[in-house]
Amino acid sequence: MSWTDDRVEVLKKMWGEGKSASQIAKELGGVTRNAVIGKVHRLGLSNRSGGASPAKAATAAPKAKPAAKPKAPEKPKAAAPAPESKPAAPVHKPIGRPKLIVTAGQPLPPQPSANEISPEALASVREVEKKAKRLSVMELTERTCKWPVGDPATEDFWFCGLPSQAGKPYCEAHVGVAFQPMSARRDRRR
DNA sequence: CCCTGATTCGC
DNA sequence: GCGAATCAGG
Repeated sequence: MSWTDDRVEVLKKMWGEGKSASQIAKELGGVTRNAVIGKVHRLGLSNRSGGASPAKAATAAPKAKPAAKPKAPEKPKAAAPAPESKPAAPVHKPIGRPKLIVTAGQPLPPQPSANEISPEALASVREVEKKAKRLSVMELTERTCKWPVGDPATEDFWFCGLPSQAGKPYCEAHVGVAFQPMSARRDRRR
């Protein structure tokens, strides 16, 4: 496959719409997301701006020193908020309501401070339990939060089931309370 | 270990 | 110019 005029057009369009490189690649077919990204860069529209920014990134970067880490300029500020939305939530229907869940009403974003289980974390967990998908054991997959809720000895037991990022057994909120210690974790060599 | 884009470099 | 391999991050 080659970058014909109309294929480039599709690329430009979709990239402008904020589609991911893999999505574009899938749409076009015959190319990988790497190809798409490569093309995007060669076209000089790596910066997802319709043309506002000159994006004249002085890529005069010498390829002699691998030590150089100029880092991408990153998006400064997009006036157009990404309409991107993943309403993949099929809306669950509570078949059996387990008990009453009292809500404090104060979400309070996690605030790293104490190394103990912070009240914020606890609040966060309870908050999450409200939104939990309440999966049974068999409904759990590799990418669902396996945080148990309730008493296994009763019917009042289910797993969180919210999407876990990857590798981790829990969703973000539960990871937060599951792993308190450890903070140094930098660099990862292959 | 799913995904994202960014960069390099042989072709 | 192309894009796989790699890198760096979420």
